[in-house]
Amino acid sequence: MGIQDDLYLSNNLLSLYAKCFGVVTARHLFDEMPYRDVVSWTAILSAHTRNKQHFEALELFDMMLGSGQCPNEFTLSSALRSCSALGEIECGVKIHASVVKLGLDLNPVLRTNLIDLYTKCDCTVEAYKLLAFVDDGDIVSWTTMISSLVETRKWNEALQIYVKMIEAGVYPNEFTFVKLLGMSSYLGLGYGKLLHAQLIRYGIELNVVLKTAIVDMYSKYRQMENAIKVSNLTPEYDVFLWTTIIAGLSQNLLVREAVSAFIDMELSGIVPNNFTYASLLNSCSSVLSLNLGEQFHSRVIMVGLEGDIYVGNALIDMYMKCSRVTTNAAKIFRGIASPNIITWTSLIAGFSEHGFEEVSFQLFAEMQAAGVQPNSFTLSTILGACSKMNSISQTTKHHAYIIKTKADDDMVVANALVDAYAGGGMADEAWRVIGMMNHRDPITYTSLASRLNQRGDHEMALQVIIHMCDDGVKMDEFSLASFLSAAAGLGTMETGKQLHCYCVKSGFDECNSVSNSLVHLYSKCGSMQDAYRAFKDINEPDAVSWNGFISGLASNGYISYALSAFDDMRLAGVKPDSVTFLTLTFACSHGGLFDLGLDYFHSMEKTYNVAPKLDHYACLVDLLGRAGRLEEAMRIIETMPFRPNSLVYKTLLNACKLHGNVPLGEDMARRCLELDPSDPAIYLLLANLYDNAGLSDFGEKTRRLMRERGLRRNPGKCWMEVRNNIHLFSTGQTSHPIIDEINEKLELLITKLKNQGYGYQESHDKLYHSEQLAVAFGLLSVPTMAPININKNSHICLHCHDFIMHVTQVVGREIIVRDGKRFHVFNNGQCSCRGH
DNA sequence: ATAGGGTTAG
Repeated sequence: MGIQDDLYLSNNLLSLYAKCFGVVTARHLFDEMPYRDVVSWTAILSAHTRNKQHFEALELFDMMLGSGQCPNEFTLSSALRSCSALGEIECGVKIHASVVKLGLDLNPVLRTNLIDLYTKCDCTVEAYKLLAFVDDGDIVSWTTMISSLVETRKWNEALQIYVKMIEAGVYPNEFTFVKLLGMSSYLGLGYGKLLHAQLIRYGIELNVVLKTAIVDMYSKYRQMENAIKVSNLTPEYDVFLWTTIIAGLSQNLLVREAVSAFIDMELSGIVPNNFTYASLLNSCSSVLSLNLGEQFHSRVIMVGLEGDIYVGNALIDMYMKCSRVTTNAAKIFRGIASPNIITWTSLIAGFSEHGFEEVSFQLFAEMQAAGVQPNSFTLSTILGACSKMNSISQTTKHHAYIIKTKADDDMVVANALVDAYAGGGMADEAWRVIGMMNHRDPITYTSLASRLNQRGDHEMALQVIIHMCDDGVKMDEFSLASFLSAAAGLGTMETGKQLHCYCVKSGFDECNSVSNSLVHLYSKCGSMQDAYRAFKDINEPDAVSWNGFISGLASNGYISYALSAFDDMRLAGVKPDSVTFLTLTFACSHGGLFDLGLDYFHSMEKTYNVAPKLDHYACLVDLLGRAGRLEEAMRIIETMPFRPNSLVYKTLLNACKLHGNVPLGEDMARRCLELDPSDPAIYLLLANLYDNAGLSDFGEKTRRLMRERGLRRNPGKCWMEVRNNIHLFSTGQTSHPIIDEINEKLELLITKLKNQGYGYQESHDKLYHSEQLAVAFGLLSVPTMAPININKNSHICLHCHDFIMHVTQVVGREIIVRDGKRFHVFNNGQCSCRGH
């Protein structure tokens, strides 16, 4: 046999090895070949490119040139594809030069490769030159360029090229539309429908790939009926199309339909694959159905996909979200041979969600030790854990890492950082991060405002509005909910009404998050008429809406209305949740309906399958305590399935004070102080207990002890709003005789209101409804202590960019101001306040 | 040897 025959045989063997035994085996053969020609080099090089080993492919290309072998068009094509994948523009340009030198520049395949290379490397102009050089209207080149632009997320440029293509008289085909449709999810439903209409007009036939792209587009816009309609247009179905349909149904929370599509798929003889099972598991976690998730898990085991990375990741997510324990997910994790970044992130997020933040931090370190680098998902998850723990030291530690790796360029990461700092009480640091960010979005400001709300700093939360407006960031339904909640926290009716106007004009009043906040706002301001009106305007009240309304009624003293609202809620078919029962128990406890409250408590698990948490037990203890059933309350504390916290003991201590049980009260105070020795409220409750029992010596002694330990009573504060000014009263200050007098009345009123079950927030000192106070005092001429203004730059009115001053009421789409004038808000958000 | 569809983590 001659050398030529030998080479021919070896080259064929090389291709066979690459195809059947993988690139490594083929490489061994290649390395041992005594003679190599251009076909041998090309075979091994293209095998590396196909296997995405682009770096090795380019190394081989260099070796080939070094050996003096001249490449052909096949070699150059593979090398160019590897350059494009690596973003190796310099190497690519050299290859382009060889293409021209070898006279191959008219080869359509190489031209397509070059267009792809230049487009992906941000050299759109070069790519376009190559494209425009051809005047015979090569649709493949045009489509390649559009495809590369879409893959590099340059949506607008892709659209522009599409328009130029049409102008050049080139007709798009099914390939072009598949890529364009992939982009429609970023351009909006309008564009998606436009593309659908265009492809019909161009007379393009629906193949299964194109059908899948259209189905996916409609699914992303929650148009599952259209998606199904399109998929039924032709009988051709494959595993891609079925998976797209199932994923669409899952993402739209149509779990029943997703499962039934899965059954149809199997009946039609198409075998589900790892992607299909990942989608199905995802729908189990989105509706928190452990039962369904376990069924799919067993199917996954049966078909041998348990170790698959996509399925495994989806299983971890499902078990973390649906199961009460972390063990199932941890077991799946151990079964995954090489966990990727998504695997680790799901695991870390799960542990954090289950309250094991420390474990999250450990796993974060383990992940890096295993050689997996965190991405923006991981970092925002880990910052979420910092934020949950309110741990400044952990936040700072991870912030340092983020700065080092320049990960704070990602807005999601920076937003998580803002959230973690604000959650840990470091508002200054949060503002500093905000100042360093290139761009900010509504989430940046919303998380800051809601964290400030959580910490009780509602004034600063409202100030966020001004910064947000100055920054040109529009308020959305979530930020509005936070700002309304700040206004509610302050009980400032006027600011709340301004925000209500903005909600109506921006159309966000249709969102449940906003309307729920409005109900909360008006309840907190003591105006149940307004709260009721806001509640009635909600199209489909969810459990949160009902909870807010019921809680508003209860905390304003309308106990029986609250309980009948609960009946309405059940009749409306809305399932009560854990907050509902907290509210009901609270209502009964404060309304003196002790037996009824016990009934609700017992029914929650039995009838409604809602497990009581520690807060529910605290409420139960309060209820029994107020009823004077102190022993029973004590037994609950001892037998409940949670370790009692200081609040539970304090609740019973308060009951002991009401019923004059000194020994039990002393016991409770002792247990409280073990858990929370720096809480002045414990001393004061105990002192009052002594006073009420006629043991004022002990009362004095307790107060003295408190002072000796460096503790002061938290000053009671309340606000009232008079003519757009906020007046602040504090029980701790004695700067002015009028204030002293008011404070005296305030103390009396506080006691009276509290005993009647009126709104009282332990955590935010003392906050009362301004309207009730105004009525009680008959005061409108109080010196202004601390006015809190959202100033006129807050751009509340969309039309005239100014406040509508002195709003008295918002009814539907009508805004009523103090002099009785009404402004109508039109659907486009403009209102009839021209010239205002 | 040139252009196309589905999935999992915040």
